[in-house]
Amino acid sequence: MLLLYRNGWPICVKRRIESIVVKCYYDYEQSFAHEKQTLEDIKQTDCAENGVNEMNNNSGNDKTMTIHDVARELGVSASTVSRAISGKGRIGAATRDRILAYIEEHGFYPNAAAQSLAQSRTNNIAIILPEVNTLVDMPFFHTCMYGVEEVAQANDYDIIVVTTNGNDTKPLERLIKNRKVDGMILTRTYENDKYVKFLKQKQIPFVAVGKFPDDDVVQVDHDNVGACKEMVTVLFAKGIQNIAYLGSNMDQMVNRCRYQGYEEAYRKGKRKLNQDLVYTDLSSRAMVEKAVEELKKSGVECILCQDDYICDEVVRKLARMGVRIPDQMKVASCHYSRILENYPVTITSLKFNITELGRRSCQVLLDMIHGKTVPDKTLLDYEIILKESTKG
Amino acid sequence: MLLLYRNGWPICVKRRIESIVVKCYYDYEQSFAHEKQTLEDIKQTDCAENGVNEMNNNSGNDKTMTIHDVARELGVSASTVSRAISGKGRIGAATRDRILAYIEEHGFYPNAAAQSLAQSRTNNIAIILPEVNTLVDMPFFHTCMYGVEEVAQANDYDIIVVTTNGNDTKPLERLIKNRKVDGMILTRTYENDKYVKFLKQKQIPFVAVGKFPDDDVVQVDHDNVGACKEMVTVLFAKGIQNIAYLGSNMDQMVNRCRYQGYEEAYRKGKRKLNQDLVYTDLSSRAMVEKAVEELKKSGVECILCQDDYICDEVVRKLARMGVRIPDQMKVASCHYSRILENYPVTITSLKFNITELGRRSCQVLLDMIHGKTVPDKTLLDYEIILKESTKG
DNA sequence: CTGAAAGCGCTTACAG
DNA sequence: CTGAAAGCGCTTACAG
Repeated sequence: MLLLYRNGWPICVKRRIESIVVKCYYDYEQSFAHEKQTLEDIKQTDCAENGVNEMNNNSGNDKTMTIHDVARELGVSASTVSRAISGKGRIGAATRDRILAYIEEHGFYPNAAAQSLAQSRTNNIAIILPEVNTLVDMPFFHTCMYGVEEVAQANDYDIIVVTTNGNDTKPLERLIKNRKVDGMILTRTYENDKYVKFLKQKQIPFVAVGKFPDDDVVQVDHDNVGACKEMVTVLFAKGIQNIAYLGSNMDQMVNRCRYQGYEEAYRKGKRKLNQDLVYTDLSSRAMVEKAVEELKKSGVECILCQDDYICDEVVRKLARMGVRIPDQMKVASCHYSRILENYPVTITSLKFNITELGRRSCQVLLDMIHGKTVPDKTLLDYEIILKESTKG
Repeated sequence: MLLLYRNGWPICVKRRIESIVVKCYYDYEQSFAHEKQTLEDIKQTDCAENGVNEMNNNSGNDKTMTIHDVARELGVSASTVSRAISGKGRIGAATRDRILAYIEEHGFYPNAAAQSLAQSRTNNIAIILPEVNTLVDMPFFHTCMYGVEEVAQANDYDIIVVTTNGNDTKPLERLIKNRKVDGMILTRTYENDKYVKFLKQKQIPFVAVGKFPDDDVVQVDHDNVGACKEMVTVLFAKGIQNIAYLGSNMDQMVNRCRYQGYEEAYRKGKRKLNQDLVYTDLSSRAMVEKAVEELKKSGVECILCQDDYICDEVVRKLARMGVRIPDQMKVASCHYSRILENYPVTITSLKFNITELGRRSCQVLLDMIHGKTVPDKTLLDYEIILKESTKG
């Protein structure tokens, strides 16, 4: 630790210039009362400035430096330092650079709470996660969160994560009324979403990940309808005559969209959709298995699965039945994840970039917060990955 | 919207009593300059108080109420309101209850930034997540995060999530120096952890999830050593003569612990550990498969897998080899997750409660933040789940 | 038990 | 281009 000497006494300059604190280096018992001095004194002591620099520099536990400290060191006012940091207001280039250099060198970070209070903005956004615990759902939200975090981080925002049961609005209310966040991202919305209503009423900037029926809600989603439509169209083009659809829960918007795309492809191809080939309420493994058995008997050529959770069960069931993919049954999934990587046969699927979904959601939210106009709906791209499972 | 009338004019009381703002209800064009009035005026207007109450009550977008607003409404000082809310300092029970009731009724929440600034505490903690994208790792961190969030939430703390590459300390540094968090939870630590070093130096309260070699780091973990030791001991007790061990990465502390438990059980049982039965560097599926083949030839009775990712591959490989579990080979895993649910045969495994791990970590951190003394190491319980895969 | 006042560390009109 | 001062909305000794 570098010491600062005055009149032969070791002293340590802390915090505010008005309170020079004498520290116990040696001769602890002696009185250092005479060391009290004013700003003027210090300014006239040529060694002082260097001393202070060094102190702030190498002490891991230095008491928080403030904007005033750097102002004093540099002989400017706090206002000027503030301007240099924020880039707002007129400031001389030379002054700015000098201040910025000092700040960089000494690792000064402004107190977030003080900034918040003065500017009524927190540089925090909340991301609302549902309580999920299935291996299919978890990766989606986790990956999405990563994307959000990445963009937030890059813009000097932090994300506050709150998990909810989809019903209790208290946690959101607290966050908003406490002014802890500038905006919110809802990662799952429901038909009649309480949170959406609440946030609209509070006039808080927020975006919904996924499709939402309400038009005045800013949403970011993959083009599930278009993707499924194209997937089915491609399969038709490959000469497949009929394609069955296996889905689980039509309450969730994403599932609706996928089924809708499937339907539209049939219409577009001017083919008749046989409702016997459609299952949209498979809520258990047993039901999936039964469906697969029925479909095999019906002689359908291809099974399109709403997601890879269902696809996983379909593939396993077919294996147990001794049905070879793709020779005896073709299979495709509307969603790719690593679950699909563990089969002997590779699976044709749609591929969505979930991280990108998170990134874009965050970007849109930040734009809203900063008062830019944003598109009501942002639709992200998809890939169709054709693999062995639909070959032939 | 309830209107407040004065002299026959509709007016709307906003925010601070000093700035009565006239709103455009009707007769918009007329000048309302004469409506400007002072605090005193309002106090003498008997209808005023009710008016204000109603306004704050039913307007979704009322400008933030402050402690002064409620103080004024109740005829007390801001200090008193603060005391009622915080519960600190002496305050009359009657006054307190009156204030609390008012606050409850009008949904007043104190501004978090102002509280932060005044008290130098944020009521935020950070949870540091590694960048992972495997189906095995993701659920762990996600589930752990849920646990942390649950306890944080219950204590009126919010969690700021930051994902890191394990190397760059800038994000942590920003969070700390900006004073955005009161403490941190590291969900994955490495042998020579940069973050740990950094946090120790900064003297920030933090806890490490999982075992960490350094003794002066507060850690919360499952008793992996004890659990594996007991698992192996139980298997021995069931009459199994030799047990192979399949693991992947000895860099991670958790894997070390599990292997250590395995070893200790051998020692405790006074059995000779044949190193041919031990694989601790299986970094690919091919290597696992080769190991399984070798072990089958060696005539070993049981395979203990470091985690269910390895177990998954073992089970599949055995199936492909036509080896029946448990008749021809017994299998157990040192970690249970839903991955293990999809087999025709149920798998014996250790079961750790990851959510609880998160909860406890958070609890310990909060205790540290609040200046309580906490145990250096908190070891959580485990369950041994005996299933078909080791029967007989 | 309660209130007036100073302070937390920034920002931002305002005046020069 | 720069500084002094007021303000953001709380908390907390201090005095009564």
